[in-house]
Amino acid sequence: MESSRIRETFLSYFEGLGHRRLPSAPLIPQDDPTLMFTVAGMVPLKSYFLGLRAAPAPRVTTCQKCFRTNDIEEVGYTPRHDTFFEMLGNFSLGDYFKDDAIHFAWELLTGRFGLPPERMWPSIHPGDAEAKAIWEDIPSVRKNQISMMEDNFWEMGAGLPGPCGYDSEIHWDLGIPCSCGAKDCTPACGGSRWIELWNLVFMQFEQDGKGGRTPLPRPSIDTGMGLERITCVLQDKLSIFETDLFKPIIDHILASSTGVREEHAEVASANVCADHLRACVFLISDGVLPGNEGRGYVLRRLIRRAELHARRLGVEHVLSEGVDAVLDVMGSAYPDLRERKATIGTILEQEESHFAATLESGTDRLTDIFTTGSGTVSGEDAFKLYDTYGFPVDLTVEIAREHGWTVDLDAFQVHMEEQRKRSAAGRHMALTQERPALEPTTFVGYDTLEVGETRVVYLEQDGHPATELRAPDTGMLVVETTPMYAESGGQVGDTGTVRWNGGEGHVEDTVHLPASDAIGHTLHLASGTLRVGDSVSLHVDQERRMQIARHHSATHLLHKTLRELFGDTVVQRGSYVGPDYTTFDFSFPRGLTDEELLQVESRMNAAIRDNLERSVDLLPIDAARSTGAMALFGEKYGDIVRVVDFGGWARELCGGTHVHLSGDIGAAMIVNESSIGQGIRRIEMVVGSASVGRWQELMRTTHSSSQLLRIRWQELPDRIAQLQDHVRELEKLSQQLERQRQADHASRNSVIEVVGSLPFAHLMIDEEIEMKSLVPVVDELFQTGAKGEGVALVAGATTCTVKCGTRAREAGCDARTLMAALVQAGGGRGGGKPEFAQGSIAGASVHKDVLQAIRTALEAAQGAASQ
RNA sequence: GGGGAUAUAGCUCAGCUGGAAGAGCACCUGCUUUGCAAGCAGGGGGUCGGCAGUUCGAGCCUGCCUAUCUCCA
Repeated sequence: MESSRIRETFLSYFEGLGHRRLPSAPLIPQDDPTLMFTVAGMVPLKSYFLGLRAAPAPRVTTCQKCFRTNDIEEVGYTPRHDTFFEMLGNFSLGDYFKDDAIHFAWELLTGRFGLPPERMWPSIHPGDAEAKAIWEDIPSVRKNQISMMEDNFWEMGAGLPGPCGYDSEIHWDLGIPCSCGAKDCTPACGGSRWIELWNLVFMQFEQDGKGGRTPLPRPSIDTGMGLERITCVLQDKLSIFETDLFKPIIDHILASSTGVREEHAEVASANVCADHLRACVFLISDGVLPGNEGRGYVLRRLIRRAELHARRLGVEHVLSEGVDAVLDVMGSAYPDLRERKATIGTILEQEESHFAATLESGTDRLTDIFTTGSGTVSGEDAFKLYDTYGFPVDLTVEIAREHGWTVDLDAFQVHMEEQRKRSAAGRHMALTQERPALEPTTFVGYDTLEVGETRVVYLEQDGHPATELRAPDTGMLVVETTPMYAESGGQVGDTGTVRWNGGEGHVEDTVHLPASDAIGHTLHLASGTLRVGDSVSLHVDQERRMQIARHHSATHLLHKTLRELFGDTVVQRGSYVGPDYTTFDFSFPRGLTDEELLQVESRMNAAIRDNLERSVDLLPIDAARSTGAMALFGEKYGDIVRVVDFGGWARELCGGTHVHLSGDIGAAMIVNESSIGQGIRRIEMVVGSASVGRWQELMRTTHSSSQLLRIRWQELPDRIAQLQDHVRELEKLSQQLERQRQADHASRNSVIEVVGSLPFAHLMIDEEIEMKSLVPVVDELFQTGAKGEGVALVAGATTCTVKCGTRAREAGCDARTLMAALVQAGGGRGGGKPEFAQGSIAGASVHKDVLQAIRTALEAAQGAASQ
């Protein structure tokens, strides 16, 4: 049976049993900040299980994309480990329980899939008599087929508070000799003979985290069967990599090989590449981008691992060239992949070349190490290459071997271990939420900017629930219905006013509260007291909201314009939309030229003048995509999405607020274009009243500049260039004159005497002179007065320099010791090199003392040297 | 979240124990040439990532930021 049919059979089987089929949620958990990725089928349903949200149906079935890297080292080398997988599941949200769950599963496996009962071995927790009885009642299950396993217990996290319960697994008997060696072995031995096929979780207790458990009022069911594993069983293979989910991808990879470098690694490496390739395609499609922290870093590492394995196979660009192969297998089940194909390919390509650059610079560093000639790359060097420059150890070893060198891998491991310890020391857990479950807030702000009367459902102060807020407190307000837009999709939250009987306050920000559909207002009370249950009215700051809407609509037009001019390589990477300006980040390999920016600006303003009418459609997500709307990354897979359209030209999925006609935007001005990271550019733009302010400012400056120069503003650039030239000439002249003046000064006021056998030239200037100007003077004096061999001293009021010639140094003088004597007499500090020293003195009044001190020091130095 | 590294001219990078900011490429001017990275001479261009501190003096030392790279979790 083909994998696509297996997927469909599962889902329609449970649909037939009254389950609502939900689409797979993205790999990025939408409102669970504790999780990096969707690691299990139930993750998107977690808030339903926890009762934070009303469930869409009591019975649900999904085929959920999942991703985890816990066993990444095993992937490719074992028959069943993978990072990206699809989890088939049926869920009861307080509806049916153990009895149905077990029977549904058994019936599907033995009936629809026609698998022989004698090869499927259930396991249960020893304490779960209920499940034991249910299994024993099924005629096709032999009693000795049921095994007891202590670890058939499920909880959200070890010992964490929350729902928990026993679970029951169904294991497939491969019928091959078990690695444990025993003839009568059971799934409990965990040997290679068994595949964990399906896990049925019975959520029946609530644990408090201190060891206590109470029964849940409405027990639930959460089951999961990996599509890869059931496919493996149904296609009678020993490894998931042999199934139709992986085989075509692996074949494609091997076909593009130019010669396998390491024979024995061939199979495993091809498996790794295929697995990682699938994962990368899905991660990128769900909005993860390669980066150096969090999810982005996981993706980057995945890409690099794949590239390294591809090297062994002699395959280049294994990822960007392999996207099509993944689409052939998965495209029909996940149509959105096809839509993002070009983007996915581009991102993988960029990352591949980025990695190539890393490898190249690492190779250079390694080559430097070889010049030391010790024959062994130390563990420290190997670690530094890896830790700091990202150069894989495997490659260090390989290249070293080619040079006939070895690598101290033991020492390397020691360093790695230290690194792990350091990281573990700095780790701590996220704090827990004490906010109660909140009903979704109704948002009416698309159509109105005021709500005349609504009820306060929740208040919070300093992060704790409160029953009332008193002026001048600031706290969090949640109401039943609000016109205020909560920060989302780059658009900032609204501000506004809240009024009630006996008081009013100002809303400073509006946000979505995590893990709920409630909207929170940051409220600063100006007067009165506000209590839970009070009736209030809310008014959005109108002009501010209008400006935000103008900027948001302008951002859509900009996005469309960029794609029109530069094609699909332009992909939105983020944006900020506020009242004063908007920024739009997008992937693009280079900076835009001034001409291109003007072109973009012109095209945008033309679209604004076309006065395109805005329309909003509420559509199911698939329908929205099929109309060609630009789907951004990371949007929620709700049933219905908003499509914002300007005149049929720029269509985007968007939850933000917009103007009615593009003409409402006013004029758009691109203010700046810059790089914000590898392959990402940012355009900053102002529209509406912000652009008016901007050009008025520009006009004012231009006007006053041209008035200052008494020329027409068009002549400004030429005139400024002319002035710059002029200033430059004058500066040169002035420098020349200054040098001349000082030379004159020096020749008139400098004194040349002979101390011991050395010429000693000095010039004491009463003015304040900065060190920089002193230096050329002392140079000059040294050459002329001290004949380039004696000692020269030049001092300003607080600065001084001493220069010591070769003959002087041979005679025992050192600019540093002279300076030391000088500063001691002159009340300052200083130092330098033997031939040249600089320092400070207290003022012109100490010049006499300083001179005397130097003479003494000069004599002493010569005396000491001659003895 | 915790480490390591980097940030100097438009680009690629030097810069020693703290003591007058450099090279190559690119650019401009002139000359010489006009066959594949042309040559010669001259020239312009720098808040040494930002902010504090230590010091007579900081590109260099210390602390805190920011950005990028990288490893661990």
